[in-house]
Amino acid sequence: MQIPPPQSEQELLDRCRIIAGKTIFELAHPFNQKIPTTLHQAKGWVGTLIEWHLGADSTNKSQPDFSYLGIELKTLPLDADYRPQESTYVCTAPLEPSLEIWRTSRVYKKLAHVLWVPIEASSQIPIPERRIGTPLLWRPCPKTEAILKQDWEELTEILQLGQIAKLSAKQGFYLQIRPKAAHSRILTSTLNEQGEAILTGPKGFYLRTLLTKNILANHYKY
DNA sequence: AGCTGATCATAT
DNA sequence: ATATGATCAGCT
Repeated sequence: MQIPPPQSEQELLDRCRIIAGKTIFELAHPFNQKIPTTLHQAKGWVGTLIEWHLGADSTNKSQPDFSYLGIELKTLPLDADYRPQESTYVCTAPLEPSLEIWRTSRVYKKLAHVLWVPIEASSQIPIPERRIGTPLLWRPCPKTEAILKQDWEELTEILQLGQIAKLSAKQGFYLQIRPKAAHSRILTSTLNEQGEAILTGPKGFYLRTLLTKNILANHYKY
């Protein structure tokens, strides 16, 4: 079973309407997928399943999931109160010298246009019974972008100055930097503040749930 | 209970 | 090792 990429935003939204309200059980069936009992060893499984249903074409590529539309797909795990329960991985953080500015950055490119797909993720709900919410096509408003830009510039400056030792996940209002690797023994080379080669774990940009909670609150008013 | 640091699978 | 897809789990 293969689904071609959507040719318009409307076609993408039409497909979203089809999966909204369905369970993981219903979505796994047409792809003959065995549903994992836990996501412990299948952390990206649900996201991949949604990609298949919506026709994402850039799986395993450094491009938006829907390359023709320039739209990035992100699942949004919801807790029992239907609020985001996990942060959202964006992309790797550059430990090498970079000429990026905000608008040319990988973070901006990823976040410029996102399809958020809310999914029930409370551990109280067995995986097959978890339901898909109504997906939301989103662009950062000017106020939100300004905050992301400031976060990105502060964090990027620290990295570019080689001050990785003073970097922690506590920095950043919406955007933060955390480890991103299979495990903590994986090391990559970078330069410290004195320009000396040192080893450090790979890092990634993540969105705090504060942002995704705000996005949902602003779009699903009652 | 929320957050930070650590970790899991797969493809290239 | 790096990219994709993310969640786990110990500590505060």
